[in-house]
Amino acid sequence: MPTARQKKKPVDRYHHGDLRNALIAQAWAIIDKRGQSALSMRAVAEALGVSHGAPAHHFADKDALLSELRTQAWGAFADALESAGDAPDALRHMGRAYVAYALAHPQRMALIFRSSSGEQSPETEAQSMRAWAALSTAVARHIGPTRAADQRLLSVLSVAAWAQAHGLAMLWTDVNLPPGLPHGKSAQPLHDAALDVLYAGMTAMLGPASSTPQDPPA
Amino acid sequence: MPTARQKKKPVDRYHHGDLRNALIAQAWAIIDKRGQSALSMRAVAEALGVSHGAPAHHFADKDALLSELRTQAWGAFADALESAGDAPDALRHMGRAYVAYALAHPQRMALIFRSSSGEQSPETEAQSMRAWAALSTAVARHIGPTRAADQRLLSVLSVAAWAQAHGLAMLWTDVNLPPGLPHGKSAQPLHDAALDVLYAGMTAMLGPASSTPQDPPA
DNA sequence: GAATGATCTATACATTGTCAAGATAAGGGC
DNA sequence: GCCCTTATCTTGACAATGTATAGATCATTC
Repeated sequence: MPTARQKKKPVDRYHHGDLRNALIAQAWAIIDKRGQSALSMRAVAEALGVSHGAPAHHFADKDALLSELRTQAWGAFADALESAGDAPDALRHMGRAYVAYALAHPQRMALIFRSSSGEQSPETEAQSMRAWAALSTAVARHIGPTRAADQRLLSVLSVAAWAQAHGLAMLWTDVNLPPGLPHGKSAQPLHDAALDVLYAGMTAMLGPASSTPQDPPA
Repeated sequence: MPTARQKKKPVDRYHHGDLRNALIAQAWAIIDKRGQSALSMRAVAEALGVSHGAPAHHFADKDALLSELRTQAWGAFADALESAGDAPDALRHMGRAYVAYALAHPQRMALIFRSSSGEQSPETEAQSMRAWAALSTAVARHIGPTRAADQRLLSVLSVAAWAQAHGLAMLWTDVNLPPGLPHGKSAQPLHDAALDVLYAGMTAMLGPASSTPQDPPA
């Protein structure tokens, strides 16, 4: 067995073997540990024991790498929202999932929402649309198919739900906030209550028979 | 009159005269025109016809300049919110003012909320606290002094209002969004309606006698 | 086994932030 | 009025970073 440790240590070889994925993994390691500002092409290459010119063959420039990272972050975020969509009381659950993801992965949230990318790649858009679709679907289920047929109503409520969750999520991760504004982990029950204010608004706006989960197909 | 144009063109002098303010003004010009990523110390200095080392005597480093810009942006933002607080139906007016500021000054909004500053200066915090106080005060007036005495209730509603406005504001300026999510100027009526969902929630949560503007002092 | 293409190294250059040393101007004390 | 101190500005330099180019090395295919 001449090649017993191919997967474990493909170092000391001229060709890395899987440099592209290794670059991505290393980039995540740096971002999660020291933040996006610490991410540099050269640092990633050096950490992998590779020359600083090597990444160019897998990512045309730094933006290309960031775009790939963003796509992955959006994908994981969309996964989290979709999982929450399975639960009963899906909409409320999803709002909490949105905020919880921000708490669990502040660096990825910053990568998604706080970095100026100019233009998103189609791959990134595909993942972000999954997230939006998950929320929109949850809202539609929440208000029932009859009301959900009203596109404008569905849009208004979906935008309201997204904005509320997004605003709260930013309170978790944002450092540039008024000191008096409650944020951080200790404010979690407060934020849950704030989410409920919006849901109360939806219910009030729709009248008593709002949360009918299923209607017979017309 | 030997010095007829002191204010207009203090160039060609070894000492600029008011370099610090000139640096700030030039930095704003660059940010508003080409975005924060185009802002460099050297670009600012060059635009003013000054050597690249000159700014160091007025701002220790780039963060110091950005901190000053952030303070000014927060100040203008707080002004906008405070002005909205004078109107009747102040809370709703303030929510719209929050979003309107983001639309009018996307670059400044990004500077406030999207730049990682590590730590805010006391001057910046003072301005941001003005903004938070304006919103919190508007919520307190909206629900009346009796209910506002409940600190937790006041916090929940204020956080909810801030988050909703902030989330909508980010929809204006953020470029990294799901394509299906309505944003931009054309979505303004939609966003107004989304704000109203939250206010409906407040009203519903507080019961029928919620919007009493003034109570006699107990 | 040789040719071809993919991958990686080494070098170089421009941009940017930052520092240090010296030049210039402004203001105060004699 | 003149000199000394201080603030301000210039010049030059350096390190970090992104990026381009030329050449070396390996893998794959014919």
